[in-house]
Amino acid sequence: MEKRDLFLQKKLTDSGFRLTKPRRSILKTLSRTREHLSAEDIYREVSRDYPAIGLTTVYRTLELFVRMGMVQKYEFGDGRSRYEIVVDTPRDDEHHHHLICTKCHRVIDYTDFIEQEKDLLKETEEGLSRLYNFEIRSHTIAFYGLCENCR
Amino acid sequence: MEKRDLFLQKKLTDSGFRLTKPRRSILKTLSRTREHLSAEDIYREVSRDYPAIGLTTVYRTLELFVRMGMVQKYEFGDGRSRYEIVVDTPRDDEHHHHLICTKCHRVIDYTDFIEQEKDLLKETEEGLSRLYNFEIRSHTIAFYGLCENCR
DNA sequence: CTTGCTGCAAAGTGTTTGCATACAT
DNA sequence: ATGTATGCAAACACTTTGCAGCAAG
Repeated sequence: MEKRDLFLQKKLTDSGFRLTKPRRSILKTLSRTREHLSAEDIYREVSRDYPAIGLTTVYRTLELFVRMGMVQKYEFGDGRSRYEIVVDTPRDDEHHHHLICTKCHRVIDYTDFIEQEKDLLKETEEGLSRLYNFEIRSHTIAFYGLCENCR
Repeated sequence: MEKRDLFLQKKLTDSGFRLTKPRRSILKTLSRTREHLSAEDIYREVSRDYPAIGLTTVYRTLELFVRMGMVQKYEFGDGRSRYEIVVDTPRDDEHHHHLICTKCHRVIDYTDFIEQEKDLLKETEEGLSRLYNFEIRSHTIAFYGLCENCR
């Protein structure tokens, strides 16, 4: 976890970006959790060890991280964006998809069935790239429905 | 196409909702296109044959249609919601997924590879339902990347 | 030192709500 | 006639932008 932080910090500085307190803290917050944090969530969390933080900075930092490929931005349908750190090790065995409750907007990560999905997705990806002359960078699979509390 | 409209109109009245000019017109607009329309798009389109329409009504109508399962709402990541009519015939051979350009936000429907996906998805769906006690209603698969114009 | 980064305030954008009027049934 | 549906204006929630000061390198 700390190792990943250092790796990502280096990625930043290597690209000529400055390593500031807000950036470090936002990275740490994202790194520490498996949840799908909104900008507001992150703002609140970072505020604890760095009260001077501004929401604007959170947005700008997240935008930077997304551009750097360090963070993935999601829209789950409740009007605010969610952010998750990208686990981008050689063997990406933490790749996952989402299960979203349309009522309470809870989001569950699942990694089950990923193996079976992998081959199919790879094939599909290649096919689509060729067919539509598209450069595919990422994909999402999401199942929508009612979670156990809401059904 | 017209047949589908009548079917959906009946679905509305059967549920006790009134068949009004805005609703008919919005339905027609959604039905006529294969595109992913935003509320604004629909508003503009409907304005042509019904200039008195208000954006509010468009939103409220879409919300109703979504609740009725007649329309599917998507978030593709450009900040505005998109709406597509649900083709909900017994054999849902028009089911499709999306290819989204992260730069120009173009969205391409694809139906290729759907057959292969179908079995896997069905299995996954069943597995997830059981595992997480989730009642799955729908799913989306989206590939993100750069379209031929933007790459 | 220099220039990128930050925080504040203000503006922007898409969507929702309150309310009086209009209209489908 | 009755109550749902509409349209307007205003409110909202999230995100972005402009700008002067701050601090990382």
